[in-house]
Amino acid sequence: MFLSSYANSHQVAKATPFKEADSLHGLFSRQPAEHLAIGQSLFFEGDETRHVFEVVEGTLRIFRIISDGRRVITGFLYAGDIVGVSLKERYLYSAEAITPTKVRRLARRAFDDAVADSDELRPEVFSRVCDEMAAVQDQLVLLSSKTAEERLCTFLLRHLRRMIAGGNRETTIELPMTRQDMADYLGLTIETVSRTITKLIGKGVVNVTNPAARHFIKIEKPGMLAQLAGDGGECPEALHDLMAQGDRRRH
Amino acid sequence: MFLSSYANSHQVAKATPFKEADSLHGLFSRQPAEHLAIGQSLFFEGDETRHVFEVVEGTLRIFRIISDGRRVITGFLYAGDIVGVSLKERYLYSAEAITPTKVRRLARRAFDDAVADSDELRPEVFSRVCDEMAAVQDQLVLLSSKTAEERLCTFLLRHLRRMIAGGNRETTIELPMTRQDMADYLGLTIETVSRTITKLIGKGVVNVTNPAARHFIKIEKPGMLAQLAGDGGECPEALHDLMAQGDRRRH
DNA sequence: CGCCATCTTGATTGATATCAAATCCGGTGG
DNA sequence: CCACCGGATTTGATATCAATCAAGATGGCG
Repeated sequence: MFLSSYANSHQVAKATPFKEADSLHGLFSRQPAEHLAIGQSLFFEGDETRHVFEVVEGTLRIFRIISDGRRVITGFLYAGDIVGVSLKERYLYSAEAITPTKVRRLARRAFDDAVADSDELRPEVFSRVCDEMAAVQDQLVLLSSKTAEERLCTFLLRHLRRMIAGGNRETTIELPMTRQDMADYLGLTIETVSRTITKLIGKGVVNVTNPAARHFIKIEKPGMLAQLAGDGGECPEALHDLMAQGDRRRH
Repeated sequence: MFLSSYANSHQVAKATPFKEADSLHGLFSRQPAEHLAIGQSLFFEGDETRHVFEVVEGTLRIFRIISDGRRVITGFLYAGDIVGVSLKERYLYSAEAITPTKVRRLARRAFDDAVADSDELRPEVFSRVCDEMAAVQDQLVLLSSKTAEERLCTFLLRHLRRMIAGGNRETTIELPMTRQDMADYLGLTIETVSRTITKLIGKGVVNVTNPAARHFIKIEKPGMLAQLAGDGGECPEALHDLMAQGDRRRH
């Protein structure tokens, strides 16, 4: 599966002078960069997992095509992410570039050996696997119980946080994916995504300043966005109420 | 997170004469068994992850309570499963016994050290983490794109497969969880779960033989169940159509 | 025997999908 | 430079599946 870099990626990204085996980023740094054009595939669902990849630049979508032809996007990959670790013999999804993308690859075997040998790498891999697992959990909660508006707000909020974690003080986020991608990721239709964004603009929560760039969204009211996302920041807040039973509401 | 044992668990379970560190099961085997009554909690979301657990007997639900009070069940734990591995400092969910349950625990630290030291344990942990990731992926697809009937059928089918994988030739599966649990796991309401099961009985796909035991469901037509589950067996079948674009349907 | 939790069934509503048609925008070629 | 084309997006009208609201039915258990 893919591994989100979170805060890590940025620190690591700056620190190229690492000894190769000291970090996952270092491990990939000597590999040649490969370029993917928009729409180009990195690998397909069902392919043998011969390589592990580091995304150097750009964004990819990872998805499965289900029997009726629909597409389910299970995640996006951003610069600093690593993909292909928590998989056995076959990829469980396809990966496709959304923007011009640069990646580095490592043979599966070489990667596994390096990680097995290094006391520095193992915790880093572990940490990323945990982050990835946590992200999938959150997505599971989103899909199983959130409304269209909550899903959109959660999605925007995650982007805003990624931005802030990356040290960027901007409140304009870039959404490199299309509305269709967002729909397939959030378990909605493209029409519902569009309508919901329109509604959020109407509420003054977000704004699309430059009409030429629907892929740039200004977050006008981050606090309200968090409210509408419908959970105390993707985390439990009023927890540990010692199992407040018998109060289970709708759904 | 929790780790499904799949086929592994059964082989391992028989082989108690292993040297302790040879298998995960062996690693736990010297720990005293602890008993949980129905409804009793093993740990709570937000607690520090001080222990890793092996489920020896029984079934647990793992879940999160979201801000509006609803409960999202993110998985179930069965005999042979291990829980608490792919987590950092805090549990991301609570775990609660659905049936009388027996578990063994290991201090987090002891577990990590044992795994770090053993060339036999590491692949086993890796394998289980991969299985878990695959399971969450499948759940994600289920929640993002399946109808109520497809969800129920998928759920029943998984139980049937677990049974078959366990060497049991029966086609009557036990569902130790309540209808509410199933609803919270499948992203439905209890009414929809109930209605959908009634409909499946009407179609002759399944049957509840003993009225006294709604928790035992006989699968009358496994083939049809798989059809209704709405995917070529939780796996892609007509894959690799070289990206049959521009045919994306509803949702 | 009768309470109580669990489950089932029925009637209605509502959010979102579906179907359909504009609108917008970048790119292309005249 | 401007008209046209096609993909992406938005907007509108309607349909539908599952949620909600509301009773019953069932079975375990004291």
